[in-house]
Amino acid sequence: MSELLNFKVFEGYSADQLLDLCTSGEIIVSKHKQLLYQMGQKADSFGIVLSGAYKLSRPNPNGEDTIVHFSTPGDIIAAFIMAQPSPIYPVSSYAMGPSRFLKIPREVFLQKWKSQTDLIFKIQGLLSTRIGSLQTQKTLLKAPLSAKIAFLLIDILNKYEGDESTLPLPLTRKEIADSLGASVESVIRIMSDWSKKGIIETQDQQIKVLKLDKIIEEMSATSS
Amino acid sequence: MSELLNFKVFEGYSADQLLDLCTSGEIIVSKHKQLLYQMGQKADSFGIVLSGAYKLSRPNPNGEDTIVHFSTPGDIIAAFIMAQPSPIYPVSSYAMGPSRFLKIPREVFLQKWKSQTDLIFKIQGLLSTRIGSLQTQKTLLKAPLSAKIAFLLIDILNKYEGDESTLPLPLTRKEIADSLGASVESVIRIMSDWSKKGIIETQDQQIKVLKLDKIIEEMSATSS
DNA sequence: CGCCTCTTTGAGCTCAATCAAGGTGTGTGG
DNA sequence: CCACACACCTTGATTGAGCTCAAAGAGGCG
Repeated sequence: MSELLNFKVFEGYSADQLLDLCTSGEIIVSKHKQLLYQMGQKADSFGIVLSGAYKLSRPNPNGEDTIVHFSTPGDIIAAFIMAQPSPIYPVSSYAMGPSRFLKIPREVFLQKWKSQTDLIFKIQGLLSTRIGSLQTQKTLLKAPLSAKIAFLLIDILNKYEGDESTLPLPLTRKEIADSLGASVESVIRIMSDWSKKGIIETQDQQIKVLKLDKIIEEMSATSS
Repeated sequence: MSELLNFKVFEGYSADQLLDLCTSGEIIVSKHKQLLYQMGQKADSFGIVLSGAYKLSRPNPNGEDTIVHFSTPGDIIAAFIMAQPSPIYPVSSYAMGPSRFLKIPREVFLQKWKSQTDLIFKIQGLLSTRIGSLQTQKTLLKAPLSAKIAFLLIDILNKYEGDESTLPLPLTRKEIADSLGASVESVIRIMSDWSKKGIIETQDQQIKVLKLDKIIEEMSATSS
């Protein structure tokens, strides 16, 4: 459980303090595609992604799911709605590959977390990052699809602490499409092209970026 | 100054307490299009929109500005970055029509606001609304442009306390386009159509929604 | 071994972008 | 006070990026 100490949110906390914060905490082990939280349900717990990843999604007008966020280890899910009078999960969360999640009851938040000013601001920092990312995506609305894919890959890579070039989560083309509001086919066409050019490599839904500079170029380039 | 008491964020606060929170506060009167905060600059103050409106924008890869948020009275600008070590404004803010803004130094936030747990969570509530709105916009990515415009108008109307049907801010077609990542011409085509059908009415950049139900229909309708 | 998910490729079509041109109102400097 | 620039709105014609539809191969799993 001391793996928590590594996460930025808990910087400056001792093991004892953490233990107290995680009172009644329970480790949830999820299988690929398993539902963690259902949108619309009463939110009586929140928690932290320990390993693997979860995707947060909401249905669009066609009934398909749009992915609004990828939560990787260290990310806190649903904490910022805990302070509301009777919170409801605003999105659904599904595991991407085998994942683990430390689930903490809402009462613990209200009793122990709420008063930790520093912690609250750390969480607010995460939120702020998320808004930033959503805003950047908005500025890319008029950019070609290739730029959007490029940004998404880099955004996920950046979140990952180490500077590995392999994305830390299994990501299907469909998920990329659902996250960008594009069609699977279009995503495939662009990424196949990149594969041929040796810019990326895919094995078993593990995407590896070989030439980061080329991808960045892709974001601004007008040409093919 | 007691106009602050009406805003939801300050629910439950007495006039005296507010006066203390707003120590060293200064009322900024902005003219149309005037810059309030410049993206990238050191953030040494934050504040509350008193009247009028401000648009928050960021440049897109083409150098044009994309509007990421419309701030109406009661909205708090830049508060959630105040707790960061050396904050930088993440977006630029421009007045939309004559507006007033209560500007408060960062030190006051650190000294007086930060410790007011309730207040912090009220602000987090605003943030959370903003994320929700950005996420909804993301789910509309694949929807036709008319649905996006319809949602934008309704979103702005909803924020407005009273159930007036006139948008509380001067909104040009260009601004709508910049907010949705669309072209001005396309926005005009759709809105002209609505005007002809008597669904909306525009006078001097004041948009009035006459048939709310028709607009909502527009969001789901497949037909014209 | 049939079913399901994921990936791939091709063909055709459509929505909205772009380009072009013109109209109106407002502020501004000569 | 006029003319000129500028911001905003409008309409039409053309074009293209990306969507839809269709068909098929490749694992993986019960």
